[in-house]
Amino acid sequence: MKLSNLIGQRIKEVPREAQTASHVFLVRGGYVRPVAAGIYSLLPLARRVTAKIEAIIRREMDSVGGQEVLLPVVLPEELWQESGRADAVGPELLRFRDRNDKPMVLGMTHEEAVCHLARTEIVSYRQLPCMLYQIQTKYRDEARPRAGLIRVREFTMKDAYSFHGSQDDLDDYYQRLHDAYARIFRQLGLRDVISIQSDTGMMGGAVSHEFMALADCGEDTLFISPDGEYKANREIAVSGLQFEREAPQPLRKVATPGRKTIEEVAAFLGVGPEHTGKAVFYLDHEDNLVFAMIRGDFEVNETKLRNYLGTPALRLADDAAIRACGAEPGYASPMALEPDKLRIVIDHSVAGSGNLVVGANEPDQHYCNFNFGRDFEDGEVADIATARAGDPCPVSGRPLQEKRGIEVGNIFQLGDKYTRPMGCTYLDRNGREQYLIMGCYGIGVGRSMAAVIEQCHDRNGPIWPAAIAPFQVHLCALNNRRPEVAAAADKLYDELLAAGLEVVYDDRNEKAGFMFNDADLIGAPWRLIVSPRTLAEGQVEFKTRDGSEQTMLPLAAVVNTLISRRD
RNA sequence: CGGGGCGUAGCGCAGUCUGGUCAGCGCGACUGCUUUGGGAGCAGUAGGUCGCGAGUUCGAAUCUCGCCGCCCCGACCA
Repeated sequence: MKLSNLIGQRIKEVPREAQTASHVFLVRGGYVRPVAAGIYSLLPLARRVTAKIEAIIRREMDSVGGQEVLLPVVLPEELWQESGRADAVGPELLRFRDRNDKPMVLGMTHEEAVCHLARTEIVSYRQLPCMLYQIQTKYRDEARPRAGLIRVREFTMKDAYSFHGSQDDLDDYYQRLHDAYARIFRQLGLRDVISIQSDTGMMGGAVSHEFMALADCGEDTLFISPDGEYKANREIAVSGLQFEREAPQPLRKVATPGRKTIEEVAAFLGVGPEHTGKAVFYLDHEDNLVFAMIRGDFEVNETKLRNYLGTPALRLADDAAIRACGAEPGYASPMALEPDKLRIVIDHSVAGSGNLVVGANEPDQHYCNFNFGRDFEDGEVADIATARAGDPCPVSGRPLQEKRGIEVGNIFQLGDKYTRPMGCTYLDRNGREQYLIMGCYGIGVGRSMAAVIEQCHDRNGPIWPAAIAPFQVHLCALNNRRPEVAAAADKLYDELLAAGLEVVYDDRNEKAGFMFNDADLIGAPWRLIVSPRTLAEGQVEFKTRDGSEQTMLPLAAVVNTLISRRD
């Protein structure tokens, strides 16, 4: 490719909307262009990178027996009615009607579509296990796209679906996919990709892992034990903190005028927040009131609470809803609630601690020395606390470290969540009809590309790992108006191409600095520079993008040197 | 969905408060000449319904109202 022909202008100035490294360089380097919020066109450079990522993924999926398919982007909503997700998912599922007024959706994931296929094509245990995968466009109408390709509405995803005759078989296959994922991300050049326990969310199922590329701009917060014994998303991470109950003191009401927040109350009474209890009220998807109580130094983990309650949605209750159950906002207490009007969930931190300051359920009053079990015993005790950095690991007891990560892939054990409602059955060896056991496995292609940039860049642009670089070699002809430079560079370009190397050739009549900055933005691993200066010695300058090497090569030896380094 | 910010040429911005030579600057693009090792110089050219729509006014990029879009934080997120 001659740079004079490449579509995708490099731009010097940082677009105002770009904040993260990958976003900045993808736009500045001419890889992507925004079309609408969270919707991007991929230009040739980006497409070359994603094609390589896809090839790596494809090879690994094939190696574990995957069969590639291509399912539709546009699906009849009735398929989603069958699975029950038409009602379960919110506005992120884009719905519309076709010309015959038939309800349709844009696929945001393809469990329904693959089940539609599987229920007619997989009929016998002899066909199992079976894994189908595709690399295809997804659409999710995200409320807030952000950070370039990190979080988008339209994106390319590899999604795979496996079918099994038993949970044991799924367990085995799940581990094989877990290993395949580790190989894929290693080949992409991502460092620090770790698999962590995660919430299964709307996908359902019992077991899931997320593959996180560690990066400061990542959207997810992870807790990791320093010994690697425990790795979990904050959404589900468990704190190993042990609670101690001191001897209960008599319950005592104290005036706390105007003090509503934990900070205000704790400061007013001269105690630490760990000696207080926090009351949080939620409404679930059916507007049922939920009272969650947690120690003041913790935060309620809404994912945990949602999972515990089995509700798909929670939102904070307004004051009117709180008063409706007899509680006083800001001074709410578990005592004197009306248990038949709401569900009460007590965190272990409250159940395990004694002598807490809690609301007295009337304005400007709190109780000291609240003890769960003595002063109040209704409600369900559960883990609804958000783990904190420094809390002990629940496995090893070492202090948990907090990291940020980009979720580049995930794997789920779905069981029969989809196969049962959608009637995906097969005949087992006894001729009995059984529901297929299912797993699903996703990798975000564009997000992976962005994650690589987040991890591999300098101030001038991406430093692509060779495996996914848009080009292997960036050839610059400095001062190419001189016939000998142009001739030598043209010849070298042809020879490199003939040798099977991927070359971008800067054949423009530009200043050196201009060319070098473009080369940095394109980020090819190797740079070759032909100039009057090098040609005077019969040489070409060779330089690696990461700056680790810079040397002169005899003109005649360039091609063979690069070939031997590539292989 | 809540909070904040922003929409003026492909990109980055000034101009808006205080209505009237304010349709401007830099980069980029195009032509020519010079230059050639980290985003060169000179000369010239093209490019904008000032997000959209109403309204106020003799006059609106500028004031008012409504709408749309985009970005950031939060909520949400298989």
